[in-house]
Amino acid sequence: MWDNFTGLFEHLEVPAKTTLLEEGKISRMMFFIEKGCLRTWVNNNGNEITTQFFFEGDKVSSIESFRTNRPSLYSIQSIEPCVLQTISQEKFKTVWENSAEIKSEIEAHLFKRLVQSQQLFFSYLKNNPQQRYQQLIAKHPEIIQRVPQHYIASYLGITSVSLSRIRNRR
Amino acid sequence: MWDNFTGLFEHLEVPAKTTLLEEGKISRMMFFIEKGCLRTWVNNNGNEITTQFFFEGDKVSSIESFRTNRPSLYSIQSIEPCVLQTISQEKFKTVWENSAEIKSEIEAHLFKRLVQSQQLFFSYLKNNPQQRYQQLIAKHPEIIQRVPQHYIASYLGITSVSLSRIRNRR
DNA sequence: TTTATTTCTTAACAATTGTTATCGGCAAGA
DNA sequence: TCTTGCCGATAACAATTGTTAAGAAATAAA
Repeated sequence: MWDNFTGLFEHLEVPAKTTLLEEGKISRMMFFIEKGCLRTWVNNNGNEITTQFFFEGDKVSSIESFRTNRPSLYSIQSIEPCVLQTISQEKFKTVWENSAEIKSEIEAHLFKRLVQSQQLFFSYLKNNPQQRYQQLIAKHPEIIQRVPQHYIASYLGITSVSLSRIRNRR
Repeated sequence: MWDNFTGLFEHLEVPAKTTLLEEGKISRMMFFIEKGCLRTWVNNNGNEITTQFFFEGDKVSSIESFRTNRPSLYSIQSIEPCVLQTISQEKFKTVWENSAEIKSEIEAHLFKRLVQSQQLFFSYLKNNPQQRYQQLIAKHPEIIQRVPQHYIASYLGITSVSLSRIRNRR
């Protein structure tokens, strides 16, 4: 579906720990991950809290900021060295206006994220950190494998010390 | 904007603690609150966890279920006796198809809920229950005023005992 | 008004998590 | 190679929250 627009993309390679979008700035780029992994995180009094992980095949952007030109609520950063395809806001607009198919794909994507966001939220209300960690192992073992533990801890809403305790509990 | 469609609505009065939609069932109705308040909640091993509160002027439905005909992730229940306007899925479709204005209003509403859901989620990662309670007082004092405390406790992700302690701490 | 139901508070104890600090292992870079 | 920085484990103690239970207070129903 995106095949007609490959010319609009630019190739980008970045090392680990590269900031692709800074919290508070406006998102001008959307990223498609070919190789590597990214995370989004928010600043809490100088404390980094990771909110999401992305891997090969994922599209990543601060969608709210990208769409509305408002400051992003979070930063986007590479965890590993990455190979990305990028598209600018401007060129994306071309795609948006020339493909009803993609437009509705994006709408559906937005809707899906709303539901996911809600389910993630519910899992926070329903489960304690230990249960959330076990669910993460069950549903996304690739995260446990690839991502440094302290990122996972903040993603679970706990400290890395507490996560280490949970892992060695029994 | 909705004025042309008032004929499609039905008047409904319900006492307190009336279930308007049950978790797991498909949402066929959308509600507009004229008077009273509602809550949404999820079941967790027989434990009710409140996820949202709604007041006069709010539109309420399990939007995901209403749109996709999939089982609702949560129940909708009245907290106080309520006066509601209801519209069926079918009649809503008429509105949807005959008003581009409303269609885009709903899209915007969906987008807004995505962002809100995200912010609520971030506040869970960033703050402890005590901080969340204080923010709730600051941002939504009407909830504290009108809603029984144990609903608020589960909304904050804690037990009512713990909320009582937080309130009387100092 | 009296009774029943719901709501909130308090207490005691267990379990979990946060905080701070130290240490060892490992990998990237000089 | 050596150094530096990053990462995870552990310990000790403080603070918070969960659990269970009992009782007071407020509200609704009879």
